[in-house]
Amino acid sequence: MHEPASEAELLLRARALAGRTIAELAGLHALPLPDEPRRAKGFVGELVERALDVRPRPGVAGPDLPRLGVEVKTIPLTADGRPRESTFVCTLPLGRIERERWDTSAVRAKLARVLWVPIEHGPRVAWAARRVGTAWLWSPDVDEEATLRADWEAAQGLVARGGIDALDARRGAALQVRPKARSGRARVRAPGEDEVPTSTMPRGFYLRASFTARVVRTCYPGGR
DNA sequence: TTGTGATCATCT
DNA sequence: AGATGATCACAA
Repeated sequence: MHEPASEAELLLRARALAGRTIAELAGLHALPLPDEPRRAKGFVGELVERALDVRPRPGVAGPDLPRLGVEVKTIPLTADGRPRESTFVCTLPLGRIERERWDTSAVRAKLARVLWVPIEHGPRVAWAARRVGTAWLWSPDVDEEATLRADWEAAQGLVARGGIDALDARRGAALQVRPKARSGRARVRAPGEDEVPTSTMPRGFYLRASFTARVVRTCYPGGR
């Protein structure tokens, strides 16, 4: 196997996964199922990347497939096609966010092209029996891009002005900022008031479920 | 410790 | 119930 060399190849591989359960995929790749799924939150995402032969690239920022400019994301969907969770995009570069611009941001690079891989999610299906759905490729349309940009620039501006303490998950129509850390005690440096750096918790950019719900409605091959 | 993959658990 | 803030595991 080799990494997908084109969007067509990537999509073909992803769609070949449709209908398989988590347990089946794990078996195909000789991966033991976690005893406690609650403690293996990234397992499904990593399993799908493995199944697509999309390899992790340590130390490299940007999309999972840099050559194609495509990011792979699993998304848990209920039977009626609603996302169960928000979607993590990337960490806030708090140490250098003052110098960031939307056009060259990691958020924009990652969301420019996304392969969404739906994962069945409901109270009646056991974790290991969840099935992969039909994947699709997406790019933000003009309105979505404008919304993402406005949210990103608002967050960037606030942090750059030393307002990290005022930045919570209630801001942002589509893109929000939430804690992203090993524990509540984790700390990183961020711009503070009067040029004095402050210490705060690490944050990440997330896509609100209301936003991805719209993406699903307009793009999911299964309709809905 | 930071970045990758996310979901958990509590609050409103 | 949906949203917010907190947390889990792993690699380098």
